[in-house]
Amino acid sequence: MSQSAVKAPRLRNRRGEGERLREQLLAAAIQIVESEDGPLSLRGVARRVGVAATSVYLHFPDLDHLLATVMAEGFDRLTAAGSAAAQGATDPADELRRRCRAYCHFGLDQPGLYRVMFEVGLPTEVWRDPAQTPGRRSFENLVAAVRRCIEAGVAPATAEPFRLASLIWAAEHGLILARISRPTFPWAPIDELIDEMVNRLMAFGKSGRHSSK
Amino acid sequence: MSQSAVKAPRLRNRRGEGERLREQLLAAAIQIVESEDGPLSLRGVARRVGVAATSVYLHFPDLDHLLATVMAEGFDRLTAAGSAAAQGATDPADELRRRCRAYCHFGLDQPGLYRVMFEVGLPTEVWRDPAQTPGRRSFENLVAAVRRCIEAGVAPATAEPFRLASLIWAAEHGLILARISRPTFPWAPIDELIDEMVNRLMAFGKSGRHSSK
DNA sequence: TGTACATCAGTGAACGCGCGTTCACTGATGTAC
DNA sequence: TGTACATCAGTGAACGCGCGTTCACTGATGTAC
Repeated sequence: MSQSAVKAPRLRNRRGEGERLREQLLAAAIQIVESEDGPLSLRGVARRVGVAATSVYLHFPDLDHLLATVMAEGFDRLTAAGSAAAQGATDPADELRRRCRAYCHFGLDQPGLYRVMFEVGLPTEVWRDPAQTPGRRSFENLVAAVRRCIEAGVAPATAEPFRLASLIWAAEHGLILARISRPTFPWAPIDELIDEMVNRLMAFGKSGRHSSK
Repeated sequence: MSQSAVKAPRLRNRRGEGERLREQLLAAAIQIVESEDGPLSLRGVARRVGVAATSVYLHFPDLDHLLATVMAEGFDRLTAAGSAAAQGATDPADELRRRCRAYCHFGLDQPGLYRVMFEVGLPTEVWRDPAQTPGRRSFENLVAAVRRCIEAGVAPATAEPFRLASLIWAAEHGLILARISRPTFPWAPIDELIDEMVNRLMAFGKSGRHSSK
């Protein structure tokens, strides 16, 4: 198990399968970002895959585009996680809480990726579809979930879904990032905290749903 | 006004006043961090002050200690901003909202500094007083403000101040960072959003205090 | 069936840059005698 | 009052490193004839 053992020197892809390197580069980039030692570098990605640094240029015009691809992949996963969590919901309030828990767990389980998705300033032109800003789809799902709560009468009808969703999103975002950057703070269990936050922001729980003890 | 004009070449401090360079280095570091182009570098700080790179070592053992000093300065300012905002408060709920608005404005007005305060991972040993983790004082002020609301009967007595303060802090943090990282999102005016968030989390506003239109 | 050739999937050396850090140093200035 | 000396407030050259990016290249493999 010595680190100096012969590293199988990676056989090059067969003709017509050059795109596989792209996937490997993307996967390596996500792993590096997730390991959180230092910023993502083109050479680091190539090193991890076992390929010459210049080979990255075969699939990405520069580092920014690689990063943009990492972010896009992250948002795809985030949206999928939200939809999966909503599956078993019993009512709109339950669905909303499930979505929020899924969102927070996504961020807390993959803090490196989450930080890249939100903290990296990227030139706008790099985004694949300018109309579809990153995470927009995920946010729209949240707005819809909030709206269903209001329409179902679970939450007061005075609130605007979009505005309320903004608050919830910001709160989730803060819960995640605060936990990441202050891991020694005496945080309450995350799921409790999320549920309480959603219940309070939505004015749920007046029905005695969550016990105060 | 040409950039190539003679730069007054900075006269060295007089004997006994060597500590002034320390202040200049700290101020320059904050400016650089605030300008948000690239990460803070020792050479960049020295360049801005107009001093040799090695001169930084006269006052800081390495870059991490300089960064830690920047963070400490940031938290001092943050705490001061909270206290100042609390001055003119008419009641506990008003004070809490004032504190929260001050917190958010601090972050939004100085995003570079705020990010350094929370997003930079720094070895723990660097912290000047290990018992006094960064921002702890500011957070305790928040807990106290929440407690006063509960004791004054403005908020339900069922809530734990510490836990509620955690939620409020996370929410503020999220509002700030979400705005910073998504400046093109159609955010509602920040003060409205903060007040609404605090009112909902604290279960204020049942008195019809904030209009829904 | 044989062979020339185009394409594919990369490689390897080299560049210039900014970085943190080291080391020995310099020149002004206050102080002891 | 004069002078030697210690201290203070820095300087400047040099190091090795990892980085993004360029350029010309290589060797295997499929395909056209």
